Amino acid sequence: MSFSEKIIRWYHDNKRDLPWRSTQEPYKIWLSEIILQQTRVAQGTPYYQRFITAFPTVFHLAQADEEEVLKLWQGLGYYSRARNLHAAAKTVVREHDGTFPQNHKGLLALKGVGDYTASAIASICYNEPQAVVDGNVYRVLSRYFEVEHPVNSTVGIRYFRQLAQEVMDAERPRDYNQGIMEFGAMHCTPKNPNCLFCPLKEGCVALKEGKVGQLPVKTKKTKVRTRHFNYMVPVFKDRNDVPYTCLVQRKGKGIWQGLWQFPLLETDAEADLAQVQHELTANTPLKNTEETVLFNERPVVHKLSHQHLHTKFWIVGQKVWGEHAVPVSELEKYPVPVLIADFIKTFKF
DNA sequence: AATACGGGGGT
DNA sequence: ACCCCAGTATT
Repeated sequence: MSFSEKIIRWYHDNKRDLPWRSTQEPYKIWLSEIILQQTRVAQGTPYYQRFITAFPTVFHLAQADEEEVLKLWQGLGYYSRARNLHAAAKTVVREHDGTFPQNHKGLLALKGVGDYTASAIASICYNEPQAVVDGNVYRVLSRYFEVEHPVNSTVGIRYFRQLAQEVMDAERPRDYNQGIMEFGAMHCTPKNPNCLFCPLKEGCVALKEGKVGQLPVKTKKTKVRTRHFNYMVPVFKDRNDVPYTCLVQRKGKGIWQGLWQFPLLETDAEADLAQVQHELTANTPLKNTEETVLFNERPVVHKLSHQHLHTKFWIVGQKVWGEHAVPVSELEKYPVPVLIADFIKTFKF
């Protein structure tokens, strides 16, 4: 039995019953694939369900406000995916009359759709023979064929793409592609792979050579940057004792584009009250400050994959209101980073 | 050819 | 603390 036959057979016997497995509608497959980029099935599944409920078709998604899309995406991370998702939906509606491109090349032209996602959609929806190469495929192929090229090098990427295309069952790309990914996710796992009961143990070179634990090879040390954030949380109560605060939208480059947050002072090192008060009078519209008190003595360390954000929240009492007022009761309408959402959950306005 | 881009879960 | 996750876009 060939490599691909074993994969397809294992998939038939072991595949999970996932929400997007019961359809071949391009819209739903595309949505699931964007959500699952760099995201585990367990984390992405509830988001997929909520998106399908809120936007049953690409027309619903295209007609939504970007804010609404970002709000539904809140907590998933890599927010450019949400903005590109929305842009691609508009493209499909405006330029393709609501019908998704029906081949790899056409799909690749959509924002947020790269080689992997185009291959996944083309094979799952149209059975087009384009091999997917994701983290699971790198792992399975590198072990079975003992490939030592780093999977994140230019040579490695090209090599694995070609190898994947060669070992794919060109007659059954739909089942083969999903099968090898599912096999990598469930059986040929990064840690403690189940080699003892592996259907591919006979031909696996890494197993034979005792190198399963050293493959795939990756060459990257993500150097983490430490940053110091000071959020100034305005608190104002009107005549009826209704609480207000203030949010501003993140724009330009960097993390959390399009999300909302409190006015921010970033410093080179941990800041003190004097620095924050200077910032308040110099560079913010917040005036008539009543008092400013530190909410958390120890900075909250919010960890992104590439940044550690040491964060202090300063509660800034306001007597009179300026602009950008947001009733506390409407905070939940705004898409915010998890760091901000966690603060809002714990702070009593 | 590198780097930026989130957040959660496993070890 | 480190690694990985159904990767893509931008430098």
